[in-house]
Amino acid sequence: MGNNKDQNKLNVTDFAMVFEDLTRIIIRMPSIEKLSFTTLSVLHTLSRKSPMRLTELTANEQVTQSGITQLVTRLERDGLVERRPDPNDGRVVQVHITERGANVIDSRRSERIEQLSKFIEGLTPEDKLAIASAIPALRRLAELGNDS
Amino acid sequence: MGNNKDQNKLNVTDFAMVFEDLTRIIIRMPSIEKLSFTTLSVLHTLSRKSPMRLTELTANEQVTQSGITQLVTRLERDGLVERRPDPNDGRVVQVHITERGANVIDSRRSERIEQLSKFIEGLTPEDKLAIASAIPALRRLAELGNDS
DNA sequence: AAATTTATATTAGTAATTTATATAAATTTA
DNA sequence: TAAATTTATATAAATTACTAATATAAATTT
Repeated sequence: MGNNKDQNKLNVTDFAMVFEDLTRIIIRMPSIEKLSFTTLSVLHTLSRKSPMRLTELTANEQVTQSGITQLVTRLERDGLVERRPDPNDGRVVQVHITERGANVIDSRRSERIEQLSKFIEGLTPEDKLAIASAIPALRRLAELGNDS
Repeated sequence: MGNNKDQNKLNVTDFAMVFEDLTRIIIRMPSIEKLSFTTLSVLHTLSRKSPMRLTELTANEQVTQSGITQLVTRLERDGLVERRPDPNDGRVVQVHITERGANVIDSRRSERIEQLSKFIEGLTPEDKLAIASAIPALRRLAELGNDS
């Protein structure tokens, strides 16, 4: 159990475990902007796709609709997102990420990439190659996860 | 930028981005137990190393010492951890994860693994092999991150 | 057009978290 | 060794984030 000697088979548990560890390392990286987990999650979602309706955000995040409304209000107050009406449907609110909001995500990402780069420097060329070779497969895995 | 055609080089940005996506997919997985992010993070930390002092936990998590004290109090109330004194130092409190606490983490992990397995089924054998081949390297990367 | 559904907002209550301060044990120093 | 300092945790008060319940207003269905 948890042994990966036979590299012809992908042991999901092994993958999940190493993924967990890496996730935690990245989460623990100290960051300049002090924003809550949910706040960052919403911003991140919007950095990938903007605008989005409140309802869409509610479906994606693990908070109630009321929570999202309030969160977006806070984000708007801080100038990280903007609410705009939908010309085709008077009920909906489109949430747009602002340049400032996108910068928050980008700068955090840069920070993580810089940190990661330092760790990766410590790897052998073979290890680097192994990870590089897995990236397209990981990307497809992410796609499969998104479509589910 | 963000192009990974030359697979002999590991593009950290590409890796970070795909990692981000996978993280979010896993985080969004609906889970049975409704526990906050911080709560789960502390439990997870303890599932890897128990006992730990409050101070150690404070250093690892992104909350204040006061926050950890109160969080541990809640976890203890719910029977997920136990406080025990340190015989060698009357000031310290050792936080032990209970069987029940470990079960919370384990069952969530199983859930994630099951979900991941389904996604992975959708990959080609080549992709599976590529990911499997990268696991030892990812593990060493995690070690480098832990030692930093 | 009346009833229903959909999308968002508001209100009130609760839970989680921070800041500041307190306590108590261990260590250092004069 | 007693006093001062540091270290480890706890408590109190205030703030922030969140949920549940309800309201409002636009769109859709009957």
